[in-house]
Amino acid sequence: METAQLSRKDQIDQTATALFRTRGFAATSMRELAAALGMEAGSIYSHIRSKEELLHRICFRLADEFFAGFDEASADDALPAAPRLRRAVESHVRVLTTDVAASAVFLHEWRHLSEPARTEFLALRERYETGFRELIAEGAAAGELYAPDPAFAALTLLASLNWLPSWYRPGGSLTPPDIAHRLANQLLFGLEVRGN
Amino acid sequence: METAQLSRKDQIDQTATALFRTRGFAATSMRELAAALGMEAGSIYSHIRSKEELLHRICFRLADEFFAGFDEASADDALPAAPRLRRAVESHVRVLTTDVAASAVFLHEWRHLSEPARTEFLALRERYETGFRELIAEGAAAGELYAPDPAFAALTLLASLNWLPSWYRPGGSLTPPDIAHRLANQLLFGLEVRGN
DNA sequence: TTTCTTTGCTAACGAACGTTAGGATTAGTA
DNA sequence: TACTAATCCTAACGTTCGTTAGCAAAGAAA
Repeated sequence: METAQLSRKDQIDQTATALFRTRGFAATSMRELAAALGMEAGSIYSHIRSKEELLHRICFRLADEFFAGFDEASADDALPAAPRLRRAVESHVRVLTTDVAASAVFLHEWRHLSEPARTEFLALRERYETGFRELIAEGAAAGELYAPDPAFAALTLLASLNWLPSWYRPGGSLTPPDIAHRLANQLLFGLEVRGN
Repeated sequence: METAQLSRKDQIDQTATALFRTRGFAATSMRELAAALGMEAGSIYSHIRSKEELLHRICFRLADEFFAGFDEASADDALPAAPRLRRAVESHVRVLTTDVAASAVFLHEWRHLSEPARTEFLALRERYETGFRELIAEGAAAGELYAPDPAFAALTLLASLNWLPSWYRPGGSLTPPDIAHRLANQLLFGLEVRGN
C-alpha cells in the first residue's frame, strides 16, 4: 500500500517546519533537524542550499496561501462588504488551521529572514493587512459595519485570528469550520451594526 | 543634572530586553549584548550568572506586573463583572504599553526558558487567563456579557490585546490610555449586551 | 551496460557560541 | 591608611554552529 510518498525535500520542509515552530528558527540546529529525519547534518545539503532557504520557503508559501484565500473570498463584487469580510476571516482561519505549524512559523519566525527577503516579506504582510483594512472601511462607509477606525479594527481583528496557532490543536472538539464560524461571529457581531 | 542613574545590572537588563525583543533570545549573543553596552562579553558575568537568567528575570517580572494589575482591577466586589473586565483590559494594556519591549519578550521568548522555569511560567500564564475567563463567565451568567463560550471569548480577547506590542510604538498619535479605551470598546461592545 | 539522479555518509573547515579564570582599576567606607 | 565592592579587561576553555568536499551506494533511464 502506497502512502503519502513525499519527496525527501518535502519531508525536510515538513520536519523543519515542526521544529522551527516549537523551538524557533535560531534555536533549531541543522544537526537537530537531521536527527529528526534520521540522517546526518551534511546530508541535508544534498537537498537544500541553506538553512535560511527552509525558512524562506515556509514563509513565502504561506503568504501565497493567505493571499489566494483572501482574493477568492473578497472577489465577488456583487456581495456587500460585511459578508465578504466574513468570508475573508473564514479563509484566514482555514489557512491557519490547515497548516498550523507553518502558520506559526510564518507569524513568528519571519524576522530571521535576512535582507532583502525580510523587507519583501513585510511588504507582503502589509499588503495583506491593507486588504482587510479596505474591506472594513468599505463596510463602514456603507453603514454595514461599525468601525470608526478601520486600521485599528483590522489590526485587532487579525490579532485575534493570528493567536489561533498558539492554542489550536488539530483533533480538538472544535473543527476548523466551527472555529472559523465562532471567531467570525465574535468579531463581526462586535463590528456589525445591530439592526435593533 | 542627574538622570536615570540605573545600576549597571539594570542597564544590562534593559539592553538585553531590547535585543531579545528585536532579534530574539536565541539569536542574540552575549557579545552582541556587550557591544550594545560598550563593554566586553566576559564583563557581563560580573553582574549576572547566565544568559538565561536575563530572560528569566524579564519573563517573571512581567508576569508579576500583569497579576498585580489584574488583581487590583478585578478586586472591587461591589462592581459588576463587565466594568471589572473593562478595568482588567485597561490594566493589561497599561502593562503592555508601559514596557513594550519586555512585554514582547514575555509573550514570545518564554519558550527558551529551560525547565523547571518554563513549566512554572506556563502555569502562571494559565492562571492569568483563568482570571479573565472567570470574569467573562461571571458577566455572562449575570447577563451583562454575551459570551456563549467564555474560554473561547477570553482567548480571543487576550489575543487581540497581546498583538499590541507588535505594532504599538511609543510616541504615536494614540496615547496608551487612548489605546486601552479603544481596545476595550471594540472588544467589549462586541461582548456586552446592547440594551436597545 | 553505461549514465545520471537521488540520496546519504564521514570528516572536517572556520567561525561563533556561552562561560570562566585571573588580574587590574576605581571609588567609597572603615 | 587599609579594606571592600563594583566594574571591566584579556585570554582562553570546550562546544556547537552552518556548511563543504569528496566519496559511495542504489535505482532509473538510456
